[in-house]
Amino acid sequence: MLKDISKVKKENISKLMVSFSDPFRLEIIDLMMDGEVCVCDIMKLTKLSQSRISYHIKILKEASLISDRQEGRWVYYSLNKEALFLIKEWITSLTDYSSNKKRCCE
Amino acid sequence: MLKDISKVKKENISKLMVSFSDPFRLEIIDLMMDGEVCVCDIMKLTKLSQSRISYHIKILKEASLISDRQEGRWVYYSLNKEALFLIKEWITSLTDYSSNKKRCCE
DNA sequence: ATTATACATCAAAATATTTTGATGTATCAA
DNA sequence: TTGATACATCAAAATATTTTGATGTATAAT
Repeated sequence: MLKDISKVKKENISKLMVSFSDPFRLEIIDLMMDGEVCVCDIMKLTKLSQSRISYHIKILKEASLISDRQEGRWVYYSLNKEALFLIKEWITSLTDYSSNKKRCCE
Repeated sequence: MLKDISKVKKENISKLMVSFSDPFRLEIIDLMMDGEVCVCDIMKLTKLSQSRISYHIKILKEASLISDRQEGRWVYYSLNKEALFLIKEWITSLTDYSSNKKRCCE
C-alpha cells in the first residue's frame, strides 16, 4: 500500500522522476553536489549551450528539485534537499511490500 | 563528489530514472508494491492495452527495476529491491554535499 | 546613455518516446 | 492436433521532448 505522503504527492513524484530522466540533467545535478552553481559554471563544465542549460534548469525547477537564488546578474542554483528526501521516502515505501507470491488473475 | 557506487553505476542510474519517468510505468510499479503481478492483472487494473503494457514492462526490465518469473503461460513481475536500494543510495549521496555558497565562475 | 554580461524565453526543427494494431511464439486444455 | 490463452515483438503513426538560434530582459560597468 502507498504511504500517505506518496499518495498525496504522486504527481510531484512523477515530475521529479521525469526531471531525473535526462542524462544532461543528471550531469547538471552532479555539478550541484558540492554546492551552488550558476549557469555560467555549468556552461564551462559541460560545454552545453546556454539556452539548452536554461531549458534543463527550468525542468528541474518546475519539479522543485532545485532552488535558485539571484545575486546581481548571477543566478545560483542548488539542490533542494526536501525534494530528494521526498523521493527517498517514496522509494522506501516501494520496498516495504511483502514479497508474497500470488496466483495469476485472482 | 560522487560516491564510488554512483560513479560506477551512472548509466544504470540514468536508465532506472528513465524507467521511473512515465506515469503509466509508475502505475504499474504501484501495482507491484503488494507483490507479484502478471500482465493480465495489470490489464484488468489499468485498462491499458496488452502490447502497451508489454512495452512498458520491457523498459522496466531493461532498467532492471523489475524481475520476472514464468509459470506456465503466465509471467509474474515484481520489483527488484536491489535496484531500489541502489537508487536510494544514489539519492543519499546527492544530499551529502555541504551547502557552501560560492562566488560565481570561480 | 551605451554597452556588455548573465540568463530566460520563444518558435521551428530535430529527435526520441509512446501508442496502435497486426502478427508471432509458447503453453495449455479439449 | 486444434483452438484458446498469455504474452512478446514489430513497424508505422502519433505524440512528446529536446535542441537550436534568435531575441528579450535585467543588472552592472564604463
